[in-house]
Amino acid sequence: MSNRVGKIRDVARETGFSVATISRVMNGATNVKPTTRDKVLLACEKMDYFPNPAARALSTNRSKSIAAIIPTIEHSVFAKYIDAVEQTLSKRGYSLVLSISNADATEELGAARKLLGMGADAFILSGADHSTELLDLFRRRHIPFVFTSIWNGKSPYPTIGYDNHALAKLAVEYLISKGHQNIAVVHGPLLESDRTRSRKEGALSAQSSNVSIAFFETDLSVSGGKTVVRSIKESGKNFTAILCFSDVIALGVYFRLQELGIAIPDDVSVMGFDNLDWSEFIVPALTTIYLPAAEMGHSVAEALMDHLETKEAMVSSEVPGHIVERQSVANRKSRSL
Amino acid sequence: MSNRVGKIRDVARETGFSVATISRVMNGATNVKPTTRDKVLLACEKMDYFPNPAARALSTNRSKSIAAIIPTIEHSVFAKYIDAVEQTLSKRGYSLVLSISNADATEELGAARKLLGMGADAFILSGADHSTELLDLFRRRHIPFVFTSIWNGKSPYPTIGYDNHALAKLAVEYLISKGHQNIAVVHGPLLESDRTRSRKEGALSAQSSNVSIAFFETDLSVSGGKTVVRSIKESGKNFTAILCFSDVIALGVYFRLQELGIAIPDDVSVMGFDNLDWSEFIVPALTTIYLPAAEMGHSVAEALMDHLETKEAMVSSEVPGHIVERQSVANRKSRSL
DNA sequence: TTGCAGAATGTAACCGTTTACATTAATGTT
DNA sequence: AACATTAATGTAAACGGTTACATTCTGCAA
Repeated sequence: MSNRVGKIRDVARETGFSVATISRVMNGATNVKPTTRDKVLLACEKMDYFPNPAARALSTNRSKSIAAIIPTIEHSVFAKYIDAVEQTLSKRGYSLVLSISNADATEELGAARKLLGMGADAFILSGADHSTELLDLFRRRHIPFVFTSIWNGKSPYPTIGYDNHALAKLAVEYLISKGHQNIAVVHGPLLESDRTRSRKEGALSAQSSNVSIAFFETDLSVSGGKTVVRSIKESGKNFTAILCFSDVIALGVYFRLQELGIAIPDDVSVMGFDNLDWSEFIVPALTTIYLPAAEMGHSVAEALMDHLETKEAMVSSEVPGHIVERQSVANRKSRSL
Repeated sequence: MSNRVGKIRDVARETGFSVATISRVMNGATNVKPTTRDKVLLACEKMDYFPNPAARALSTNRSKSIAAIIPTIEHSVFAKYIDAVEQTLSKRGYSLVLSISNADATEELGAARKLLGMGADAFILSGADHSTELLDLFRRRHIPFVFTSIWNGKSPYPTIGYDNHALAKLAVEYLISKGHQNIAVVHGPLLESDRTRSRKEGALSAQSSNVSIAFFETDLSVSGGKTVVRSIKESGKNFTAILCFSDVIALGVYFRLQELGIAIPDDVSVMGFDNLDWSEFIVPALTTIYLPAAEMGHSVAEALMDHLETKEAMVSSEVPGHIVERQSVANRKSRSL
């Protein structure tokens, strides 16, 4: 096979030490004489040697790689979160193996099988919708995993995420506190995402006798936001506020309202969800819900690495989000759409 | 070690065949009696067996994983491209190991070392700026790699990407053809990105005696686009068109012009670069350069897998981009800013 | 100087596959 | 029926590390 690159035995021969000593040096064992360590390191440098990862993995039963499966990478929230995961893993020498499920539990299962067959030490899953087969697989093989992007305080599985239900409720309550009693809520495809469903329920739970909430489903995209405005108008209800369960949708709504000459927030208030980078720069600046994507990625990575290294039970945790108040929501007096 | 999960020997014992036969079945060898194959497969299913990836990798000297190092994941173009890479790799059973270099050649080198120590079979690099040490490393260890996101027709290394120079030139020529003779070009940090530098040179190469081009550097973000407008105005030149080397910057420019009551394209034309999802929905729809991020990701992945499997030399290729003409560029008669 | 504890190093079994080569079974030919 | 082919399967040597356990050095106290 690859007989061109130096192996541990070559370094051993070169330095006159045994393979065990070389191995100790490579793994930072403490019981090695400093001069020995230096000689070995020097030889490694010179011979351009480093341990064969497969051999090492076979021996230790560890690959130092962690798999993340996300529904899509084309949404900033996931990108941010994956970015944080990678940077955190990297700092401790772990690698990120990434797979994209397109929000399909079957695809996810396939991806997990592939990643398992690739040697991932642990898994990071998004949301709560997963094939039971997948969970079985993890259980049977004792593969550590965490759920992210959700939090409901009562999952039997390790979970690190934000509470979609509570945050959506918070958003609606905020609008109500601003005097809005007729609210349109725009969300992405319910079928694809348990997080969206959870947000919808959260919004619903904030409803009281004197406020009415109507839901509109659309694509999770700027285009989706743009087109949904028509449905909202055609519904005939006089909404004073539009709550979008994604800043991206809100952006589309902005564009369409701009085309129609409807002013935000004077004519109608708009609220988003995510707090994407640009939401404070859009005109008017978007009031939205901050989702702690980066913190979540960081926590999840640390938690998993800690667990792998200490074998202590994984602890679940909620990563808090909050309202970011800006200029797109008017105080009660907004006229109707 | 992990003595809980079935090994190939267990399957051999269970079925009465030898480990070689089990291995053959697992690898889809053709010279296995169909009934044997079925029995083995059944046993694997029952025992929940699949080959240990590390052992397999050690034996075959292949991990079926490909590493990609990108400068950032928080830019849609990279996200799109990575998405395509992953989906393409997945289809053929390969995994994507992702690392983020933050556009820093040293970080990139570190990441590559880590990924090499993780067993990646091949590497995908972005752009042309890399530490020579990294390239040396690849050469010494005979690691296949490709450069992406660039194309200049004369790289000595395998490259699959688009020609930033030519596309920027195309953009400027387009503006000139629309009658613009005074063009502001806004770009992200030059130091961080050879692609940006290449675009700048491309723009410059389109300059002729009767057109003047001025360059403005800003952050590669909506915020950057928003703030750069001030510099453009303060320059005192009467630009009739603003060419942004990123749609994201163009979005910021839109927002700021909107605040200032400057109409696009009547008062000033704006052109982007990337053709992000929302650029056709923004008002007015953004004229921009289409970058074939997804095609590039697909090509790169296929090329690398083909190379790994056939050992034939990698072939470089240009993935073409083009202008997307929409409503943000006026035909010559635009007034000055 | 001897003895001994602790530090440093060495020996070799093991991790779970793949695969070249050897062997046996099945099929076809004359 | 004997033999030649080809198909199917088995045997055992890699692959390149890690690590439990054994052994050899040290330095220091007695």
